[in-house]
Amino acid sequence: MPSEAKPASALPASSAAVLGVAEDELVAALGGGPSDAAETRERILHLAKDILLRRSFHSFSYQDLADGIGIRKASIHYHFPSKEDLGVALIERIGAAMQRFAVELSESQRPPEERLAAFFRVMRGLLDEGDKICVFGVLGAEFNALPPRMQTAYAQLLESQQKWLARVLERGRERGVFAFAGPPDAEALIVSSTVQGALQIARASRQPQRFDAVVAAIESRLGVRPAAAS
Amino acid sequence: MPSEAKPASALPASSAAVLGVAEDELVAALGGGPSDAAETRERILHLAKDILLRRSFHSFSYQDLADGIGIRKASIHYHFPSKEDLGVALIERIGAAMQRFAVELSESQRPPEERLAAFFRVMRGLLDEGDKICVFGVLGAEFNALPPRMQTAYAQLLESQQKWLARVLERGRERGVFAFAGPPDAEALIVSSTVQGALQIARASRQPQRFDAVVAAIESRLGVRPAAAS
DNA sequence: GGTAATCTATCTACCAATAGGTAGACACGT
DNA sequence: ACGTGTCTACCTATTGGTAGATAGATTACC
Repeated sequence: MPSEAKPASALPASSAAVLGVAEDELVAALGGGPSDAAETRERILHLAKDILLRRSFHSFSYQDLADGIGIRKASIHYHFPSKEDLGVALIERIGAAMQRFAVELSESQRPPEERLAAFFRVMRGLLDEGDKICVFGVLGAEFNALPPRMQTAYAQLLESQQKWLARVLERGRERGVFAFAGPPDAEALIVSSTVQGALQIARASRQPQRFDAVVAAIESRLGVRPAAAS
Repeated sequence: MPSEAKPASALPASSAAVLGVAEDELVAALGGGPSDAAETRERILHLAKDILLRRSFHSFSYQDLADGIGIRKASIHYHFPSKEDLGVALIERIGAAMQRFAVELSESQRPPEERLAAFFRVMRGLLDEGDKICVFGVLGAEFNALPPRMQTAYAQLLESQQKWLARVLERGRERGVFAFAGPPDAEALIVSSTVQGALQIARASRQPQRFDAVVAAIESRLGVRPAAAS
């Protein structure tokens, strides 16, 4: 029997990783003690997402996760038989976080311009939080090398994000706070493309402010009023 | 937009994998027989770039290259001792191709709007050519997992691309064919971010036309005149 | 209530395949 | 005789993954 005195390195309370949002709360809600047991699955997903957004899917192994959590590799296979399973769960989890994010904004009845701003803020947060970029950027780049079920999960998530964004833009235009010409989904595509690329460039050049500059440009193009907190 | 019958020295648009341009010619020029010897190095780089843009850096191995070329793994190590060496050479090679691309446009005295169009065409070509995306997108996503020398090589290449783009935009504005507000390098950043993200999204969603839509939007925002073939 | 069976989650100890990489022999043209 | 480029043959570490033991709960049954 090895030392069962597990130090149980507590979950890093920092990351609000979005498109990842709100999971700290989840973890926190599961009870105080960081090594509360039963939450291994959560810990795995949490760490895996962290590494994923930092380094990409093919750049981490089960061993990395095991080491990071203080558990044996086989235990991770117990929760996620194959890496593809883990990957799919990861995407789904991020999808759920996006969902929560959207619902939260919706329930608090934020106006479109605030929703968009929140979206940008969350994205920007990834950079600060530890050199991360958004899922779409990470997995989009290695898309062809992804296991099949991850590809479909990715594609689904992508579409739902596009839909959400398009909806926000559309409502904004209706209310007169955004101005753009074509159909909302075309605009959504442009906005998300730009954000995704900007994250990558900002990170690689180690100039996060480049992301801010791009966001500012998007906002000005959309004719977003300087966001006076109404 | 694609296939505009350009007279004279038409700009390479097809397999001129950019940002990768002109290497087919190179290979072809080396003589017919695939195993012409001495050009193994070229063959390796060619294939490696191909796989890189399709699947990412961590998704291919020396064995893959060996198999694809019909050579032994050790022979590849002869030309590129470590994978990092290969990666750096790959980035430099792509940089050289970018350079040639720029010089070509410059020597044939293409106007800015044509240079920009050529840039878009080359990017778009990647998608058709085999589900590729641009280097910046591929490596930008796994940036943190890249060996150190590749990171710096990447950053350098990125800056030089940004400079080129900014220059094109600036000249275009001076000539009155582009219209945008801020400094040219800010605009260049936006354009390249957008293109980079759009490539990824278009590929993952298997809707290459999405890329075209984004390009059209960029062009219209820049006030590019419908690009009447001069 | 007490015992047995079952379930859950972890562990140790493997596995075959593959990763990147090395050593040294051999062929070949100069 | 030498340099170049390729080969065979190997190495070590790591990959994703599996088998089976075990400990601690929970449930089933008498």
